[in-house]
Amino acid sequence: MSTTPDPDPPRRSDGERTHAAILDAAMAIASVEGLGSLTIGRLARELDISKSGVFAHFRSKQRLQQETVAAAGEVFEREVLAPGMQAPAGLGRVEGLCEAYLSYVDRGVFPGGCFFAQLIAEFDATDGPLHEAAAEGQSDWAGLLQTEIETAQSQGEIDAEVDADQLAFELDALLEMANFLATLHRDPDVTERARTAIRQRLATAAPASIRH
Amino acid sequence: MSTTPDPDPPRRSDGERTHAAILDAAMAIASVEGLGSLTIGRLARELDISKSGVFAHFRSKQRLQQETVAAAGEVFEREVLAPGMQAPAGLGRVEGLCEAYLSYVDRGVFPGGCFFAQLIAEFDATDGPLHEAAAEGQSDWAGLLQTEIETAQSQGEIDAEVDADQLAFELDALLEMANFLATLHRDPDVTERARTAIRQRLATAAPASIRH
DNA sequence: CCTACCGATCGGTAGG
DNA sequence: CCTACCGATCGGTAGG
Repeated sequence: MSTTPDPDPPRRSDGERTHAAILDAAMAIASVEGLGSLTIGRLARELDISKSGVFAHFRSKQRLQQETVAAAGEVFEREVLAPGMQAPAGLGRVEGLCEAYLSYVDRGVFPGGCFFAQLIAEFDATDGPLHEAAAEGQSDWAGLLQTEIETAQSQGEIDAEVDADQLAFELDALLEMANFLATLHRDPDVTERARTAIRQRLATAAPASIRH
Repeated sequence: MSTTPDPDPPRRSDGERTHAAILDAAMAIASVEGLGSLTIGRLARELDISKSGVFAHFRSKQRLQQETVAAAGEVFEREVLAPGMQAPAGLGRVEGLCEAYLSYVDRGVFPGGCFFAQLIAEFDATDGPLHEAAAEGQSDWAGLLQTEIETAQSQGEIDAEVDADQLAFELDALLEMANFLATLHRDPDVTERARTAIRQRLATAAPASIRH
């Protein structure tokens, strides 16, 4: 009979729980209003602790922003990448990743829509670490789609003539537009429009031998 | 012999020129960093006038924001809608409007990319007049594309079976993604990727009788 | 985690 | 258009 505590979930000190609560609130604010609207004073008010109490956890606003982006990355991995990657490599995974993204939009995982779409729009035209984070996140996601498209081509599920990079761009455009318009118009049907477009676009990319 | 001054361009008082100069700077700041980063003090510094000198032109920050959006709307009309509408109604105008938008992105009319794409991303998840302005701008633009698609259908240039609303969504997704990625990656080739996708998408939508 | 503070900047006002 | 202000809030520090 060991007294080792159940390892899952791990015990968290008060400080760790507060730290996580701050980041949760920070992600919500940033997804709705942007990281620029994230202030230490506002987090303090929402969580009912002092400003310097919040500050002590990060010691600079820059680190607060960086940790918020990193925390959002973990959410994206858990809520989009993990379920999407369950599908078998190739065409199924292309479809699985698209559906996982649209489901994440539909479920309202972030109250302001996709955190990273917000990050890209906010920092696309700036310089600095947040621009780099946005560019990297976008490249990683588009690269993942492209890789799975190429696997699908090698498996004969997508025509070998298709430009994988181009197709990834087109799918990503549909996904991101669905995210923005679903949020803007508060219209859950928009993701269905993206599903229709993606289905049709992938049908067009089917190998010539089975297209008719 | 009249002494009426040349009506074009209209004479502007010093006050009117300052007002216009403030709005030009405001549009540039907002396209790069968002309307939330627009402050009266910053405009005063950039234009080397006093804070209250800037303030006197608008009398509230809200009005400054509203006038900035209105001024950007005039730029969009002049730089996108006017050239795009030169094309004949129907398919030509669908293509013309898409090309006018991509050219506007390529020319860097706003230093931070499309002002309204920025506006949508910044205020999609909020409430208030700026959210309404973003939603209205988006609906107007998508509606214009849809109307021209329907005209093209009535003229036999696009298949009657095509869902015009759906096609407008897809074209808009490609245009907006090109805007964001061209800005994010500072890569002018992205708009060419959108042109390729639009060409291919419109070819798919051609009437069944001439598709093969 | 707290109180108490700093200089800078915010939107806005008074009065010219 | 200006100077001179206002209260509120910003990020950050000192010292506990």
